[in-house]
Amino acid sequence: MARQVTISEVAKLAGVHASTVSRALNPATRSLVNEKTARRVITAAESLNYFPNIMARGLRTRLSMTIGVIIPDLTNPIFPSIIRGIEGHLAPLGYTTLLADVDGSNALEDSAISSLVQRQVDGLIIATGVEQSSLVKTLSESGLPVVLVNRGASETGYPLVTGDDDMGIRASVEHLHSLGHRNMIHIAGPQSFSTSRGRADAMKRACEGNSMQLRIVEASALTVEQGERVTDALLAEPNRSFTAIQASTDLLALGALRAIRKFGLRCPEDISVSGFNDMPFAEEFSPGLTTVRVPLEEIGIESARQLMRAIKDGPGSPLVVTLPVSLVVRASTAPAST
Amino acid sequence: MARQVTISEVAKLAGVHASTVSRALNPATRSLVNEKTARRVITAAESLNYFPNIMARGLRTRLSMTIGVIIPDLTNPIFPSIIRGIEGHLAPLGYTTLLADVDGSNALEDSAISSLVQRQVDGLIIATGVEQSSLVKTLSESGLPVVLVNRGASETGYPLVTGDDDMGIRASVEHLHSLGHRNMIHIAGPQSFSTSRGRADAMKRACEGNSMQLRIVEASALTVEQGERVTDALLAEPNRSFTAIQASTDLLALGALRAIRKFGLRCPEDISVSGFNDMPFAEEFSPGLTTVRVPLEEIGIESARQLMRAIKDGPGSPLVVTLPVSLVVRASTAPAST
DNA sequence: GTGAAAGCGCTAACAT
DNA sequence: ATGTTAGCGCTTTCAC
Repeated sequence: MARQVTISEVAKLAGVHASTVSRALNPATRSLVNEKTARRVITAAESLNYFPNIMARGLRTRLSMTIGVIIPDLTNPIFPSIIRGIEGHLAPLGYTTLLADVDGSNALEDSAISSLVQRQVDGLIIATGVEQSSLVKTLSESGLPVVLVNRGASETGYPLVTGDDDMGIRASVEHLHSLGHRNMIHIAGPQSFSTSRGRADAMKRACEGNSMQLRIVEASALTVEQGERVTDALLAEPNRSFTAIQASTDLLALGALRAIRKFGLRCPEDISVSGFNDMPFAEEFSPGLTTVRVPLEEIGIESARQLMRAIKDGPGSPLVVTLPVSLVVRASTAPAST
Repeated sequence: MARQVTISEVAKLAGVHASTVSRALNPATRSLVNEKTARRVITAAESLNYFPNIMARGLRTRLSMTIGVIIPDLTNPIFPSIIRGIEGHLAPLGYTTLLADVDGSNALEDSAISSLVQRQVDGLIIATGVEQSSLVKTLSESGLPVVLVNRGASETGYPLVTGDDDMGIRASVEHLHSLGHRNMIHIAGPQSFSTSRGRADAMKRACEGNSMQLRIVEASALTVEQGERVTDALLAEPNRSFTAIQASTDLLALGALRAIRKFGLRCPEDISVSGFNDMPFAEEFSPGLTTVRVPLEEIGIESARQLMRAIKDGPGSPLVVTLPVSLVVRASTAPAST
């Protein structure tokens, strides 16, 4: 750590006591000190290139002005947008975010949580869908404000911010229905994720409502590879009867696209494919992916807002904030081949 | 901040003095304390769910075990991979990364740097190509270890980790040459980025060496939109003579692809396009993008490694670490149309 | 091998 | 309006 200019050096230069420097430099207490003195202090601080030591301050104020963000996988393109929303909302408030990418591992998640807690974060935004982590219990006992994003662990008692999966799935299924599709596949994500479960359930309801045939297959991870794998299996079966695929995420849809191409079939002529999330560049794929646009950055912003509220007002009721989504029709869906 | 179990509560429960707890819990000093006592302390700590307060410790040790990472834009898909490399290397060493996304703004970058410095980061990895930020001068005076990634600001005296742009451009140009292309466009990025300049220079050299005609156009930002805009302008000109485009980044190449499509031309039949970086999903685009694969995660790892070295050994010579890259040929390049 | 005491840089009571 | 004092939780001499 670099040699640090301390508050007392500034005090000496300005010819005042350290506490006066502290007051002069803190906007909230600036009014307590004589304006001329304040100006002198500020000049001194600038000339010395003084940066207050936030750790020392935090030790005193019991506020770190830091919040922790835990995500399962930074390379999943939905998370950067969410993070951007969080940072964009928090930075102007003076908060800095400590980011932990836990790479989908439970063990890493535990160590990330404890590392963040040790660093005295003032709150935590968790996007991993923690369900059974033992630390979470500890966490909730500790009273540290937590907001869940995107994936909600059941019964944690924390606020959850998420897109409206039900609405998105319904819009997509209706779109497919209007194109004449009557028999479809849902590629679900791992059922340990609440999002995957929610979307699969929404599929069942939507297909019943539209009297469409539905078959659900489950991918073991939310990756292109797993989407490809399950679609491979589907296409290898004799007598294919489905004409459309609704994937639980764009990544899975992308895998389906790959498999379809590999089998010498065409999308959308032979099979329509629809995704979920509208990840960046979904439009550039081949073909451009019809998908449900989830307001990722908004979700980030809203979760930051919820966290600020929880920090200020203490734990409220564990409300669920659901943001509206919209269908984006592109080239991967077309009338059902008859 | 949550009510915190302190070291003295652990000490009381274990029936020892706080300093003994400190020694017992720190692996480096554990040997100083009686094994049985240590065990008792550890049990007590666990039962109380004790987490050491890293800020308090840092105040004493002058080590925050935190490093700051400044990137220009999280939603640019090359950065998550780099960050992942950094975190992957640092987390096992006990370091946590404080991430600041400065959204391409110089003002934000300054405030991010000062926010990180205030938080006593032990070092900084900067991927924004800081050139004239006044804070950087201050920074280098302060002696805080810094490593530059990807984009090197000229003459900063900091180590730089980057991919081998020259090698990548050469490989791509030679590939295009062997396909019969003799007249090409380089879509350069903003010339304020050293990477953009370096790749443009490499283009000049490579084209001279292969006696290819080259024209360089400059995009005002590294985005799909700007790539599309400059390509639009190119295609609107009468008597197009080029048959291939080498973009400075994949995002720019993607924009070119869009423009080509919009003008009713085909890639690669009419125009070949090659990118740079091999961003995630470059393979899924339409057509799959020929590009230069840059070992992004490796770059992150190496920059973390360099930073650790600088933290341990003090500033070394400001070496430049250049990692090899490779050409990935996909569907966007084909023989020149005659 | 363990305890006592001091102090990291800061802010918040309290005093003046 | 400013100075004094104490203490946040921890580690680190220095004693014993």
